[in-house]
Amino acid sequence: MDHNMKLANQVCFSAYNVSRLFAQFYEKELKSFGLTYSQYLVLLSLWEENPQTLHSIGHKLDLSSNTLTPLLKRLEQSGWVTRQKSDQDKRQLIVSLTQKGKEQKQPIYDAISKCVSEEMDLELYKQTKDIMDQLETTLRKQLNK
Amino acid sequence: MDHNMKLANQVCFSAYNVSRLFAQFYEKELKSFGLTYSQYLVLLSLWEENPQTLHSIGHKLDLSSNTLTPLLKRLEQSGWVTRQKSDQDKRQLIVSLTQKGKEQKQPIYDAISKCVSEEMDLELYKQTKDIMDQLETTLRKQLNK
DNA sequence: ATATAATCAATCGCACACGATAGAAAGGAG
DNA sequence: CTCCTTTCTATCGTGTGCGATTGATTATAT
Repeated sequence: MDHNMKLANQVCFSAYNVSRLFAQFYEKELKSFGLTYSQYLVLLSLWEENPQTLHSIGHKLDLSSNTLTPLLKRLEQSGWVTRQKSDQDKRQLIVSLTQKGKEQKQPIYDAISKCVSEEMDLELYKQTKDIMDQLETTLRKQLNK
Repeated sequence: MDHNMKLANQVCFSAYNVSRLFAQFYEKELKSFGLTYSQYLVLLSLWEENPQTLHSIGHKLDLSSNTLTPLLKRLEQSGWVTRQKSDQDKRQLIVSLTQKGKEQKQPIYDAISKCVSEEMDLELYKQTKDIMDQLETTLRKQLNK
């Protein structure tokens, strides 16, 4: 096998594994709040800016309505957010945190923060972030050709 | 928010994005062969060692029967592998490449290799692999506690 | 030899991802 | 105003991931 391809396969497989392991790691903590990792990502976004349209959340997480619509319905169902069409533009869906969604921010931060601090190697994480950001840029550039 | 937690969230999100982007990148090429990225991973494993039990494949890919059973059935359905219970141990499922599965190895290599070489920054990939392997080890250690 | 435990694949249920399409609503050109 | 295009969310279908359980088969202990 071509050497470069082998390397690419390995990197891709590593990314696949690391991503799954991270999700499992986070979900171990999020379970007690009844949240999945993807749902947590949406809440993270809303804790930064509330309310937001589906489109805005999707832009930040690189997800579209085919993924977000059912996810947001589940978040609404379990009382984290409300969903309502905008009055100005009836195409848009406005997603807002409920009282619960706001109140639980700190408890969730505390839980995640606690389990993260046990596991994290600060220097490793910094390097990882740098390198993955580069890779992400490269991949996005390539995919949009 | 705690600074370390913010970093952990970012790294996790990067991993999530890179993994999805890689899958999309590979699937763009695999589409013409009617394969998904996960199915390609199984074939990669079988091209190294054929036949293998479901258990063995699962060990290498860190997947269990709940994911692999339906995936292998689809690979069988589309003519890549055969599935048969072992005679020595009737609990085990033996997965073997079909003629098609063997023949298509090189064409698939060529297709992937071609698109990989366009996109790949060799040095970036080497660094990424190193760092992700470390991260994978760290995460696995933490998850098994 | 038999009861018990361990090891497998298969199944079930749920929640993503995502390509593709549909359908409503808004914007723009004439 | 009217047609056409663009921009949205929703829906559909397929294929994972994965926690949990089931059921068959094998290994083990007594």
